[in-house]
Amino acid sequence: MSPCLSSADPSVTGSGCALRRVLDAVGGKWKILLIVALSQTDELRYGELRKLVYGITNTMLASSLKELEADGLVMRTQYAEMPVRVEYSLTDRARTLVPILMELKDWGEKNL
Amino acid sequence: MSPCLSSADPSVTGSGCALRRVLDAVGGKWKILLIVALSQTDELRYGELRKLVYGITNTMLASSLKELEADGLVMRTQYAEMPVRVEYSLTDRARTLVPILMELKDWGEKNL
DNA sequence: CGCCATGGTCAGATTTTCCTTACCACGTCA
DNA sequence: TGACGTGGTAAGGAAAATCTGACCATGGCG
Repeated sequence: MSPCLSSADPSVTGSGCALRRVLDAVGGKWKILLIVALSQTDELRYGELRKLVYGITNTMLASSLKELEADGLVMRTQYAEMPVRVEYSLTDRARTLVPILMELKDWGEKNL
Repeated sequence: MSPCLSSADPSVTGSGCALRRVLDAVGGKWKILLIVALSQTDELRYGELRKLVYGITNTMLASSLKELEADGLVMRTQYAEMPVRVEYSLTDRARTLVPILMELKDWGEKNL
């Protein structure tokens, strides 16, 4: 919908476009929380994530993880054990986002 | 809904709680874009904002501004002129958020 | 065989968000 | 008088996001 002009465009239409892409990728109720949860260790299992992120449902956990993986922010590794063990971890790209999310969290603690 | 434990709580339930508050305050499709638009000058009129933030509707502009004001992020000033002139500006509190949003934008440009 | 745990999927309902269209109040200018 | 510009509001509905509850495949264990 947005024309997405050059990133040199000073208007919010253009420079906001990168922001709109960010919001598309990590917006919504759960994705940022998932990224922060995953940032606290190397990897987490599906069930651990579900316990850690208070209130998330099965459906949202599965679909959010799938979208984060599609956007190259999360990696899924399945181990051939029984019962199946699946570990989720952040990609390097996502790890560069984490400090910014922490600033956001700090800002929220001080200002909201 | 979230119990919002102490901010020392290492789980996402607790430490994520500040993040959830941030998401409540500036989440959604338009608020971050509005803050960035407002960060580019001292103040902007209603009509200027509508032109600047590509695609926003009257309803969303008015309701987003109202909520941002209620959260202490935006200030509304009405001048006794004819026709009525209303200027919107960021509060100091919101201005401390802007650098973080810029980092988010830069991250999006490099990583999405 | 029947039950357990893990890591999900699916359909349908509900809730939240957002959009569309129309309209309003004010004073001013012609 | 009536049209105009500014800064909105209101009702209704569409669309998107999220939730609910049921269910499934796998193999191991008793």
